[in-house]
Amino acid sequence: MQTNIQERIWAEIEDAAENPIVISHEYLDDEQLPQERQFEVLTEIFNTNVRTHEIRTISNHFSPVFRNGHPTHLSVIGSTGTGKTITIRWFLAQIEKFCAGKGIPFQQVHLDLCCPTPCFRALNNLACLLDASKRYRKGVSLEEIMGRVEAKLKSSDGYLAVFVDEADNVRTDFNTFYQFLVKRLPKRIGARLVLIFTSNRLDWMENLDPRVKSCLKVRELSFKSYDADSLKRILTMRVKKALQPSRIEEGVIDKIAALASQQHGDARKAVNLLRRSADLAEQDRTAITLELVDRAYEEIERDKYIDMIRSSPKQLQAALYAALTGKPRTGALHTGPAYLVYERFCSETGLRPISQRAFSDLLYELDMYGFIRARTVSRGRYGRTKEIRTSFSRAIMCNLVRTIRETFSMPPGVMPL
DNA sequence: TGTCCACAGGAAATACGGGGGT
DNA sequence: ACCCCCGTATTTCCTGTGGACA
Repeated sequence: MQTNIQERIWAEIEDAAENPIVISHEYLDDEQLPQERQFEVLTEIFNTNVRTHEIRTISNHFSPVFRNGHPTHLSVIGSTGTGKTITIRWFLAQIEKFCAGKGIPFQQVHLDLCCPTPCFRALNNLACLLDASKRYRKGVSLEEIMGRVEAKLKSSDGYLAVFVDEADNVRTDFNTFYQFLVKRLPKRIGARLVLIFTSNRLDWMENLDPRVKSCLKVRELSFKSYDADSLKRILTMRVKKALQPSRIEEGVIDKIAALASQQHGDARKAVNLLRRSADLAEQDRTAITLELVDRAYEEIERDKYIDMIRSSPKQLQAALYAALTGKPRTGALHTGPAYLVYERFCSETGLRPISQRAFSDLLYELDMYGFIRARTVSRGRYGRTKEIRTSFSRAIMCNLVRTIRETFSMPPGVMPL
């Protein structure tokens, strides 16, 4: 009996090893792919007429570098997954190479503000990238950091390209940061400064202090979402590199491209869907079929919320727990009763409860992330409050509740109706 | 028509933690 | 050891408010 099982396992492993669908995983996940490989893939994709217009615009923009001129700054707008970041990085790498060939000093740094960052940290990161300062968490004045950056670059020459990725993510002192970058820094360093911003908000510069804004001469370039056709080329490229082409049913690429372009035109999500489908196919020992794409799509949707809540702060998890398990007496759940549930949850788990005011903000945050819909309504003499509703299926809701109970190491418990 | 509910949500105050300089 | 600086989270205090109800 035992050998029987062992043999079967071994046979499974051999079978899976002999007939893999995925030949190289890293081409389905850019995180695993070293930068050079990423650039190679990108070069190939650009060669199939994807983003031709954008590349041409950026090239034009930077052409003054080779005529001893000074390009203005560049602001790139486009939603997530349109390839802003990788395209700019690719392009700057190319320019760097050309400049090296022609003996033009060209330095570039990539300041990635992928999550909301206070002015201080953004400046500190910049200083670190320029090797002008060590990393501080707190405790140093802004002036000090600015001074170090300036001192470092005082005697630089040629060009300095500062790529501020997700430029609208500077949270506090938004203006201080950009005043430094736009007005102050160019005057105090040797090299000619070229700023490149990306953002997914069209109006991100509207919040700028008018004095800074008037100083900031930018060319705007927008990256439109990928259409199904471009996505298809991108996917075809990935398939060629990563998968066994004979194991893909006809129409799969079309379907993934169609699904992704309908949604947001996000290439990352399209590739992710491809990978998920391939994983399912390997599990089932089948080819990648249209049905599997559907299944993978559903799984991604389901896991999205679980992953999100798992990586959220405890207080937010507790608030979601209250919002999901609080029983409305009639209609929707309101802030007050939800807060009572939250308080009970806190006393059960030993979490320090926060005030109702702060709790209300958490509900708002949950709404932003799409976990709940919290609408403020007036109920006449019964006061103003938020109406909390969820749109999850029961299965996802149970999953979420279980996940939260797990992170607080509570027994699984019974899901209230 | 006025009252009053049960909060919303803004602003300021406070607490806290981390870090530098002396 | 002490004080100062900085950022973040939270509390405290406050004014505002849409509409059911008398």
